[in-house]
Amino acid sequence: MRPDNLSEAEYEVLARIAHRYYVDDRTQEEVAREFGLSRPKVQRLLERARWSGVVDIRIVAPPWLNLDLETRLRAEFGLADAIVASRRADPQSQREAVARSAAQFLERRLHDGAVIAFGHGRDAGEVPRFFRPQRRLDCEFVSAMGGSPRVDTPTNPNAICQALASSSGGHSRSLYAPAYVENTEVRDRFLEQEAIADTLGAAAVASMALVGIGSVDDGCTMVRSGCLSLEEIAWLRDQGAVGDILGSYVDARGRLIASPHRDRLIALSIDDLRRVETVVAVVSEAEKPLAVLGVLRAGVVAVLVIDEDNAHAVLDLAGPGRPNETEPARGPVHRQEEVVGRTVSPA
Amino acid sequence: MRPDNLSEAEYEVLARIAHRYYVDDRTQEEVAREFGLSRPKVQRLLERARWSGVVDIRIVAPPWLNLDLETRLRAEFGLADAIVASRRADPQSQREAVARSAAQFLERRLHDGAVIAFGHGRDAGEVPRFFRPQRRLDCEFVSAMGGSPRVDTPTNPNAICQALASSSGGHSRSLYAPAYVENTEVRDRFLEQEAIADTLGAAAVASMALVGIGSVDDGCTMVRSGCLSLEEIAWLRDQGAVGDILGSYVDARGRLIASPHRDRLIALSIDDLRRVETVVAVVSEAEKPLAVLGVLRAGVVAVLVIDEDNAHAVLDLAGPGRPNETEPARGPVHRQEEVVGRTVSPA
DNA sequence: CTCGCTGAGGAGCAATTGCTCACTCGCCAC
DNA sequence: GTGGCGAGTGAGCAATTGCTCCTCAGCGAG
Repeated sequence: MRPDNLSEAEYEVLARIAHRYYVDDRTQEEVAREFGLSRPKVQRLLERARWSGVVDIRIVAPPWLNLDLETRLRAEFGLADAIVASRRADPQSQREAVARSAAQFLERRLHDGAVIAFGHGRDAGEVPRFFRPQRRLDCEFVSAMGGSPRVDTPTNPNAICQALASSSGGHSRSLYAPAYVENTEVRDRFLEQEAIADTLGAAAVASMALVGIGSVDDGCTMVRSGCLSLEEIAWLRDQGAVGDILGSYVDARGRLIASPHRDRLIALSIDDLRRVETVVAVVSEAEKPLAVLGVLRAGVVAVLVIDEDNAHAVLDLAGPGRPNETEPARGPVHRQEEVVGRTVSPA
Repeated sequence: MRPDNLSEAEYEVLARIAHRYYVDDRTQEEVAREFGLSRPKVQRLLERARWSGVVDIRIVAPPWLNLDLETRLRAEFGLADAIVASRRADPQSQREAVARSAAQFLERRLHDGAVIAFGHGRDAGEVPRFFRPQRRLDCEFVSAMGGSPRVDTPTNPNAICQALASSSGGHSRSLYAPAYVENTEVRDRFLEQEAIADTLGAAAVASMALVGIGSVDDGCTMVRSGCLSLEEIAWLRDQGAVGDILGSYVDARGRLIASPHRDRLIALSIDDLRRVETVVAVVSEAEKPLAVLGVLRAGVVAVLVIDEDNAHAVLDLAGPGRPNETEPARGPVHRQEEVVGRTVSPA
């Protein structure tokens, strides 16, 4: 995209004006006066110069960042933000890298008085280890989902909330209930308990939620933690489920799966979640891009923290069908990688 | 200048913010909200990102332009504008290239009702050939200097004015006098003539003047055209003269040479010229960088149209002594070539 | 412990910029 | 000739941006 569909004279004037504006730091008005043009005209020419590539703005980013990948994720899924952690050799340190990014995100966004709801999962479970706010934060960390039978694992929401509260000086609110109970009746009985209702109520009005994304394979968190049996997860797969968020299962197109499990679940519903301003999903397992795809398409997630490989995988799954649909490019696209990802054509 | 004196964390945040702002076209306010910062803070970080080279803005200019050279000329001599024509093999086509640039400059800047004064010289003399305004221009082209004994050359101001008037639809005003007359008395007699006084008066209130820059060697225009003798030019050289503008000779530091010739000269004085808003100097001879230097230092010229070789030569003459004096760099300098020319150091 | 210094941070304002809208001019069909 | 039609243009306004000045926290000296 350099000396293309512009005539020599056009090219020259674009380059001159762009140089004057960007390199010499004149105002558009000064440039207009110099060239005997109106200011709006200069503005249009500058736009054209950027668009045609005469002006080349590039960010010399640290190699460990994947800013373009992040931009493509945001664009593809209409996310408010996406953070891609750099690739690590083994799964555990990969998970840590993602968790560190998520923790840093929390540090940036939390302020005194904030209420944050938490889900479960190994990815979310790593976050507290890296959460080191500079100053004391008076936040409330609320469990948004029941615990799993294996109560000692640090992947339980309660444990996550407690760890975060203790390292930031805030306080936590636990949910004293299992994620799944025997049946609807029992569920309702639990929900009647003041302590449980209060906690879920607090979670429902949280300004932020940090959750994992679960897959539907036999080794997924729900199964490993004893929440669901192999038969149950197989049944969900048969129904088209590809993944879950806080125990709500969705299919590949992001539609909620109506299943009996929902009525046994003690957690924030997907509709509750929709009312939460910023839902942050943390993802770092190699086997579940489809789960991520489904959940993202459900439109609940505002911020995605993910590892590089999964990011690519999710975009590959989503991309081919509809290259550039969710959010139109808002301006001229400067970086090559972007162009590849969006099928932008001049004119 | 890439991953320098910034810490990893700083580098990352600068890159993220710059990417969000420049590539994704968010506003500073949006970015601030996303990162949990105040808008002024984002503004400072962006400035820092530009300054440190994390943001790299470059103009992909046509190879035949010398935009950086132009910027350096403007900076070194405080010019309103500088136009460098690309290098040509032989002197004649070089002269034509410069003249074309000057003509295009005129086309851009002239408007109905404008009055433009003209000097003499081979460089200025080529301008009319390339002057092809898009529409009819109702301008007045005024001779700002007497003619030379060899009246038929197209380098005479009168000829230049007539040619320009005829190709643009405007009208010209000739100066019916030689550039140099015998002595002061004769000069005064000439100046008393209404036709001559009127023309010079019109030239003095011109909004623009287009002049050449003369050198002081034995083959300079003044000598070739018979205005001055070899002895006279040698005398001027002895006085320290390096060049002239409209017959006013200056030394290498731009100071006017007080000489008897001034009192025999029929032309706009250098002080008259100082009152003209835009004095355009056209230069395209290989042998006179010192002349250009002197005249530019006199501070009369606002716009310089010059060939590449002379531009380099003039900057080389001017540069070593005081690398960066006239105009401080107004912002972060983005392009390498610029940095070379200005000795900018971070911090 | 207090004072003053220095540098970061943020409110508020002025300048710059992006954008909308109404208009003109040239072009083509009728 | 004339009547759209579309591209290009500049006026004017609203949003964004750059900047200045003031405040405040941290820190070293007295």
